[in-house]
Amino acid sequence: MTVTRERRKRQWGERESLILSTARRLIHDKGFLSLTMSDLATAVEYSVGTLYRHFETKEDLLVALAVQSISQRARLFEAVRQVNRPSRDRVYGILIVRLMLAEASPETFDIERLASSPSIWKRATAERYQAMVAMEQRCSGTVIEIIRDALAAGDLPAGQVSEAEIIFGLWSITVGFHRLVQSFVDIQQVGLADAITAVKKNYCLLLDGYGWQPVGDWDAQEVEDVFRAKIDL
Amino acid sequence: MTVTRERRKRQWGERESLILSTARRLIHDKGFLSLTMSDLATAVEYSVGTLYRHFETKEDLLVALAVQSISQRARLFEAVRQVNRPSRDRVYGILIVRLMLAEASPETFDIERLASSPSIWKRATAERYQAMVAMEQRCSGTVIEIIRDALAAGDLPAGQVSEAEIIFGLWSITVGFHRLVQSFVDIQQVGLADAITAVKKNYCLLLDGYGWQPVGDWDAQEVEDVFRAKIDL
DNA sequence: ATTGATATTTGACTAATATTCAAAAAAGGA
DNA sequence: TCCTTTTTTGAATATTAGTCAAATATCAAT
Repeated sequence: MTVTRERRKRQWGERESLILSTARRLIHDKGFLSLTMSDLATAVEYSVGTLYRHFETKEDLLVALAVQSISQRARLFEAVRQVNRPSRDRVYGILIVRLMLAEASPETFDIERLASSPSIWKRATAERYQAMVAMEQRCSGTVIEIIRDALAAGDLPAGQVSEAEIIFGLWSITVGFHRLVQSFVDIQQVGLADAITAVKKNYCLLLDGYGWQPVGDWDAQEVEDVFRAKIDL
Repeated sequence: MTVTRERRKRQWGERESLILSTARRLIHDKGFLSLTMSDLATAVEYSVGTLYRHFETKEDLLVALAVQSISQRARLFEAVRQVNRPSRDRVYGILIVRLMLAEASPETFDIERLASSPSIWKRATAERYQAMVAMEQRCSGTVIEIIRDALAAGDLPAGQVSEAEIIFGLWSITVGFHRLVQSFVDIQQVGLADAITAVKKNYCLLLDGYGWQPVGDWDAQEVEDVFRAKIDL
């Protein structure tokens, strides 16, 4: 009865995780477009029908994968915010975490890019879409908190640039990086290492532009080392 | 013979334009995913078989649409570069042109975003893919020329930030804008007007960060008005 | 104008794959 | 052991990209 229901629920969750991680692996190997539901069914050793009890459509599955990645990111962003360091170090930590995630799971690029398109949302369930939006907001919310920490600490001059504008600028730089990596590296002249240097430099220039202290003698590399050591994916 | 061949070639081109503009309209109305080749065939009043004589796959058609948009952009970028104005005004003109294009043809967002994915390239013909890369390079090449104009005129300090890094930073801001507009406007809290303000402000902050003169008294709005008047889509 | 050759167009057909749902199997409870 | 309820299954359906043999149109030569 109750015991049974608990076990059932747990097993349901385990199976959902199995499906998601298997899908992630298949996408990593072959790309999202060549993932077929029946291949996935074979890989997890369940029937297609069972997959469709977890996910109403293939797009729904995609959004579920995005929710997983974004919530991992949200968790890490929160960890970054908690680190006992000046606010400028912590916003930079946000970038470092993004770079670490990009290194660790490149297939996330594809998944999130695809999942950020209205034609996908339309075919996903409302709950899952809302979960994704909520997770995104948890991420941007955490960055906003860091901005407020900075304002409170006097690291950031008030009134010059709005919170939303800062969020947009920093986020754009990373989106640009994702797109650059996914589209152009090893196809055009630019290499991955160059792209990483460029993203860091532009990010710092924006921080300087916002007047985010300390502007002058501040060692990006040292801060990066600190966060790489502290944050564990 | 020759006369005939000329006419044939012209008609072939006209039909290709018809197919592309019709596809663009259908995508604008319903999105790329719900564009079917047979709907398109009906709309242009030719058979599916004929469509497939112009475009080997649906992805090839998509890339062809991207080539159209990117080459329009390349043309406008070149026009901006030729305007008789200080270099800083002209890089800013690049942003203004992008905003104008975004206002005029929002469906281009979808098209270019989709077209910038390797899984699409794999299914397009090599020639069309190369045409797309070439057009992108014409765009970035023009911006690089403006950067060199700036270096030559002493508007930009040499050696601080590399050409590639500047290109990346400015381009990221606009990619971020595209993505924001397409995904989140009218779904999340931020409005289109706010997004436009944010993109302009961050773009200018980067220019300032690169040390692009004149940094101090420089009126973005006035420059925008000039380019909006001069440049005709 | 007629003809035969060549080029183009057509749309019914094939293939791939997401999604459904009736039947079968398993689990639960008496 | 048997009946009920829940879950799983995978063959069947639906959609749509892409093909190709047959039909149609074009053209140069007579």
